[in-house]
Amino acid sequence: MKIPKPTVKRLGLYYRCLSRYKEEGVNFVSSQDIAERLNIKPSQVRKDLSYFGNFGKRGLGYSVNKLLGEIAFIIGVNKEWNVAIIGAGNLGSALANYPGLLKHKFNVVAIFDNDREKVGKKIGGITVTHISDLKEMVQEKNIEIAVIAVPESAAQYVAEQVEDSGVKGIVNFSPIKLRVNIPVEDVDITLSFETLAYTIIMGDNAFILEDDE
Amino acid sequence: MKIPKPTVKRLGLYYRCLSRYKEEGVNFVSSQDIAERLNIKPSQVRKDLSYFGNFGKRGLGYSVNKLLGEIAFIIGVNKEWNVAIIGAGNLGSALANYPGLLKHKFNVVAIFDNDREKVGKKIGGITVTHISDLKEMVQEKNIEIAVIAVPESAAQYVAEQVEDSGVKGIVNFSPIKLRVNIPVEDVDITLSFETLAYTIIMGDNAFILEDDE
DNA sequence: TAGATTGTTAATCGATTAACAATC
DNA sequence: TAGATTGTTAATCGATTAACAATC
Repeated sequence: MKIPKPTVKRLGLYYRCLSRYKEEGVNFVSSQDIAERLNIKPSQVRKDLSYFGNFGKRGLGYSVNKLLGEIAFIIGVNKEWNVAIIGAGNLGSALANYPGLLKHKFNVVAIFDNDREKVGKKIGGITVTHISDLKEMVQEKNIEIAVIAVPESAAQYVAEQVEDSGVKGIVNFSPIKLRVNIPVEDVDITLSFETLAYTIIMGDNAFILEDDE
Repeated sequence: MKIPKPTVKRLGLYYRCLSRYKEEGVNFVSSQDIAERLNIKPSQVRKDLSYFGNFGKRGLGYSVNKLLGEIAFIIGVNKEWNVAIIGAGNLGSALANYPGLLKHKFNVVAIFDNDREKVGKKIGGITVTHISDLKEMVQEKNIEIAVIAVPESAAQYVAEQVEDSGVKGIVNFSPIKLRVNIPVEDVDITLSFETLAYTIIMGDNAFILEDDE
């Protein structure tokens, strides 16, 4: 069965939402409860979950603990991922210390840069390695995910190095479309600002233009 | 006429793509050229542009300069935006120096934090201000966009302060759904990692599960 | 003119939502 | 049992794509 990409994205949101319910000591939640917190429709929650199994009890809702476990299994929360950050600039440094990654299953185990000045320095407890040692380190440290946080001009070249090194996927913070044969997840920060700007300009007419525009 | 949200997102991509063509000295491009670089279909490029006008010449394609101008007008590239960053941690600091914003139309003019230790220090040439002065600074510096780069636990509270201050839109780096009545653009870094992880796990069967799963 | 490429329509594809029988 | 809520179907909505007449 084909799982819609938006469903996969929402699985992560469900997981976080349920974690909060657990913290709050809630044992059972309905699709309505989840939907309200996430600003979506209850039928969407039920449909998303139904791709993977029957996790709820009619009349009762979902056991927070059970559903957490099921989703954890689906999105592979139990697995640990070793991550390399390429680019020891401001963004790369911030990501190396990013609590959202640290407290989850993503362990930053290496930082690379091509600047000999930066090599050997420590960022968030990790020594910066020269990019020429990428492949070696990937094998040695069993790195599966690479983060591209280098300037636009270097991004494609770096991506090819990464692909060649045996890394399995890329989180790409550069604004270009990478041409590689491994999965890439784009985080386009500038584009988010531009989209917001457009939305603000359009005001209440967001995404609506008059015929004569 | 209603403009699909994905179309708005792509407008920013077209703009960048055309900027590169201009740098390369190219004067005319076809929808096919653009589509190839962006890994989308030519008919999508044409359809997206057709929401806003007839910018091309049949048989010839689009004038790079003219189309750049048209898109700049649509997405409001000519307007300058004053941006405040809330949260002077690693991520906030990185964003204050982020080249992708600096070289575009987004000027970071203020950084806020609630930590008295940080207030008064300089980040990327900007002095950190205490969050209690938010409203005052927003008026004074004409700030229209706020970036939320604070811990999850503070995000909703900060968002309400931001809304109250008169800011027009939020770029939200926290992992929660903000409940405010101004436009919000979410940048969910952790979710991008999770989605990538899922895609890697699924391998060639990405987003496909067998019936018996 | 002949070749190329647009702008636009109609068909297809994919995702969301409402509705409701099943059932706890 | 009566009330609540699931799981699933079918309807709707929205976005992408192919196809092609218009035309540079």
